[in-house]
Amino acid sequence: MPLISAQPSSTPLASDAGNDLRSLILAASRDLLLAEGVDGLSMRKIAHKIGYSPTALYLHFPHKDAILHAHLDEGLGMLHRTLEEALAAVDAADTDARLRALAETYVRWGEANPARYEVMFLLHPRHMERYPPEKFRMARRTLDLFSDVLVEAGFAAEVARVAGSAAWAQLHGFVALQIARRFDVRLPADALRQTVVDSVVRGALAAR
Amino acid sequence: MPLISAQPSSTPLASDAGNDLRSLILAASRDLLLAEGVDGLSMRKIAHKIGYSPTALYLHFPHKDAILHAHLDEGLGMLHRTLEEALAAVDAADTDARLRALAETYVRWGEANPARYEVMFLLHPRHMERYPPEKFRMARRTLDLFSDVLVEAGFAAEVARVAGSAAWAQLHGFVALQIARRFDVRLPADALRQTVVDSVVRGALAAR
Amino acid sequence: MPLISAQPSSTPLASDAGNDLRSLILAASRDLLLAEGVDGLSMRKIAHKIGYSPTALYLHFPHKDAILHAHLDEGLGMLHRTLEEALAAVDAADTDARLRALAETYVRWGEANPARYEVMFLLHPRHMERYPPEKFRMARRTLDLFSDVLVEAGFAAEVARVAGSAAWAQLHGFVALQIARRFDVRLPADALRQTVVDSVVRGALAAR
Amino acid sequence: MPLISAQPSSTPLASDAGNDLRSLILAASRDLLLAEGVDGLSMRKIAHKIGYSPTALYLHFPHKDAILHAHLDEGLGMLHRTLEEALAAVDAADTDARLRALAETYVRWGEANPARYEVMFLLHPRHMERYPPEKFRMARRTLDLFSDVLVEAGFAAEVARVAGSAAWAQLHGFVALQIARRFDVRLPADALRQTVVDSVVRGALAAR
DNA sequence: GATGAATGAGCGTTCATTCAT
DNA sequence: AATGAATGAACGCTCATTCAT
Repeated sequence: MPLISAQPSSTPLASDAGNDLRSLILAASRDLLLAEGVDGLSMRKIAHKIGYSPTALYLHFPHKDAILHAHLDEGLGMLHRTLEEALAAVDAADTDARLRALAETYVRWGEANPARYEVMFLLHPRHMERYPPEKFRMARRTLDLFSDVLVEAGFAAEVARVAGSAAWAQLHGFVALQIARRFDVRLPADALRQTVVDSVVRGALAAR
Repeated sequence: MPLISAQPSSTPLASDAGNDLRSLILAASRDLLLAEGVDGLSMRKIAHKIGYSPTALYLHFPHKDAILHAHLDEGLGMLHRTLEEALAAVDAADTDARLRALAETYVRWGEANPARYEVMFLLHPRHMERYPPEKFRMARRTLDLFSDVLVEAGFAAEVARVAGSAAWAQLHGFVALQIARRFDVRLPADALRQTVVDSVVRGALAAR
Repeated sequence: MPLISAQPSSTPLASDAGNDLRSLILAASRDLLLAEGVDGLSMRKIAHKIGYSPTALYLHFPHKDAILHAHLDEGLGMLHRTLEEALAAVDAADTDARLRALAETYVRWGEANPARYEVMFLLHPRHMERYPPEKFRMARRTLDLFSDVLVEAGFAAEVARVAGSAAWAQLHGFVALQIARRFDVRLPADALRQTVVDSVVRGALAAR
Repeated sequence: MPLISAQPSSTPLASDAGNDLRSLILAASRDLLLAEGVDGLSMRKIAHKIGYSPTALYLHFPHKDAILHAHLDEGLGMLHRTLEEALAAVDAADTDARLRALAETYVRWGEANPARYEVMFLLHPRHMERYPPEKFRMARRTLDLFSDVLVEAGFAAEVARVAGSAAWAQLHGFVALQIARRFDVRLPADALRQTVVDSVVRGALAAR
C-alpha cells in the first residue's frame, strides 16, 4: 500500500518550486481552506497569515479564484499521477486488483489531501467561471481512469462509463463525509474505508 | 392572528402552512437556498423577500445559522419519515428489498430536495458550531436506519453499523455530485442511479 | 436682478426636508464635490465628514451614484424653477430682455451653485448609467427654455433649436471655466460675465 | 540606443517620432486618455501597454500628473502653432476674418483632439497642483491670441483682455459639450459650430 | 410584534509609489 | 536603464447583528 504524504512541499507539482512567496500563498491558503472552507478563504486572511500585505498576493495570482485554480491544478496532477502509479504497480491482467488499487488509492489520497480535495470536488461552480476550459477537460481525464480499467476488463464502453462514474461517486461520498468529519467518531475508519472499497469494486465488476 | 411561533419539529412539513412570520422566513429562505445556495443566503435578502425588516428575523431566530438549523431539522424530519414510509411499504422479511427501498428512496429524496440536502449534509462544520448537540444526536438516528435494516437481517451490531455507514456514504456521494452537477451531462442519470443503488445494496449484503 | 442664494437649506427641493441624515449626506457630498471634484468624492469621505460610518449612507442611497443623481435632480429642479421665475418677471413681448434674463440667470446660478453645476453638466457619462431615463428627458427640458424663447420670438423651430443650443453652450463655457477658476484672477468677473451674456444674446437674436 | 531622454518642449509634435521610452509613454498614455478618459489613465495600464514595468515610467516622469502635464505642454504647443498658422493665412488687416479664423480653428482643433483638450482645459485643479508655475503662465499666452487680435484691431488693452477671454470661454463651452457628447445627437453639428463661431465673432467685435 | 437607525468587520480589487538591486 | 518585490491607502459595497423605541 503506497504511503501518500500530506505535506508534499518537497516535490509537489514543481509549481511551488523556485518561487518563495507563491509557495507561501499556496500553503497558507491550503491551511485556511482546510480550517474554514472555501467560503472562509479570503485574500486578506492569506496575506495576514504569511505576513504580507494583501496586494502582494496579486503579484502572483491575477485574482482570488486563480489561487483556487492553482490548488485544483496541483490536486488534479497529484491525484492523476498517484492513481497511475498505483495502477502501474498492479498486474495489468487482474481487473479486480486494478480496480481495487484505484479505489483504495483514490480514497486514501482524498483523506490525506483534504484541502485539495475540497477545492477539486466540493467547490461551488461560481468559482470555476474563469477556469481555463482546456484544463477542465484534462480534469475529467482523471476520472476516466475508472472507466478505462473497466474497458480494459472487457466492458462495453457505454457500460464502463456509467459503472466508472458510479464507482467514483461512491468513493467520493466516503471521502467527502470523512473530510467533513460527518461520521461517528467511534466508527473504525479503516473498516469503514475497507467496506466502501470492497463494495465499490464488487459493484463495478458485477456489471460484467 | 394565530400564535404558532414555535412550530413543533414533529410536523415540520406543515411548518409552511401557516402564514406566521416564522413560516414566512423559512419559506423565503428555502427559496433563496435553492436559487443561490447556502452562500447566497443572507438575512437581508430573506427580509426583503418577505417584506419585513431584517430585524424582524431575530424575533424568531437568534442568529442566521439558526435558520439553517431549522431547515436541517425540517429536512431530517422529512427524510426520516420518507424513509420510514418506504420501509413500511416493503415486505419486512425481504432484506434485499428493504435495503434497496431505503437506498433508492434516500437518493431520490436528495435529488428532489437539493437545497435541503445541501443544508443537511454539505454544510461546512463552521455553520454547525451552534447546533444543539441533542439534535445532532437525533440527526444521526436517521442514518441509523441503514444499520437497523442490516441488524434486522441478522448482521452483528458492530458490522451493521459499519456497513450501514458505508452504504450511506456511497449513496451520499452520488447525491452530492448530482446536486453539484459534477457528472458528465451525457451520462444517463437513471442508469447511473440504478448502478449506484445496486452496488450499494449488493455491497452491504455481501458482508453477511 | 434676482439674488440666487448659494445655501438653499431653507427650501431647496424639499428633498432635504424632514430627513436629517439624508440632508447631511447631501450637504457633505456637495462640499466634497466642490473641493475635490467628482473623482474626489467617496462614500468613506462623506461618511467621515458627517461622523457616520460608511454603511450608514446606504440606508438613504442605494449606491454612490444615487447621491450624484440626487444632486442632479436637485440642481435641475432648482435651475429650472429659477429660470422660469426669471422669465416670469420679464415682459413677455420683449424677446431681447427675456433672452438676457435667461442667460444672466443661468450663468449666475451656475456660479452660485458650482457643486451642483459640476454634477449636472460636467459629470462623466459613466456615472449616469443607472440614472432613470424619464428624469433624463426632463433634464433636457430645462435647456429647451432657450429654444422656447426663440420660438416665441418668431424663429423657425429648427433654427431656434440650433441657436438655443449654441447660446447654452456659450454660457456653459463661461460657467465651466469660472468654476474651475481658469480665468486670470485679475480679470473683472462682472465685466467678463456681462460681455459673455451680451454676446450670447446678440448672437442668438442675429439669426432672426 | 539614442539618448533623447528630455524632449525639448519646442518640438512636442515630434515627441512621438523617436522610439525612446519617453515617447512610448506619451504615445501609450495618449491612446489611453482618448479611450478611457483621464480617470481611466493609470501607470500600470501605460506600462502594460508598452511592455515595460510600471517602475520604468518613473525614470522619465517624477509622478503620474507629470505625464498629464507633458500632454498639456504638447497640447498647448500644438494649439498655439495651429492658431498662429491660421492667423498667418489671413489678411492681417481684416479683423473679422482674423477673429473668425481664430475661433473656428480653435473649435475644430478641440473637436479633433478631444483627449488633449480634456487634459488641457477640463482637468480638475487637483491635477494641476504640481504644474510648474512658469509653464502655467506660458499656457495663458495661447489664450492671449484672442486678446491680441482685438488689440491689433484697435481695442483698448483692458477691453481686449475681457473680450478675448469672453470669446475663448464661449468657444470652450461648445468644445467641452461636444467632447462630452452633451448635445442632442439630432442637432446638426456643423450648423451648431457655425452658429457659435458667428456669435462669438460678432460678440467680440461689438465691443468696439 | 416589529422597526428604523446604525455599526464594525470584512470583502476583492486597484492605485501610485518606493526601494534595493 | 530597468526591474521585481512590495506596500499603504483607498475604493464601493455587503454582511450579521444590536439597540432603543
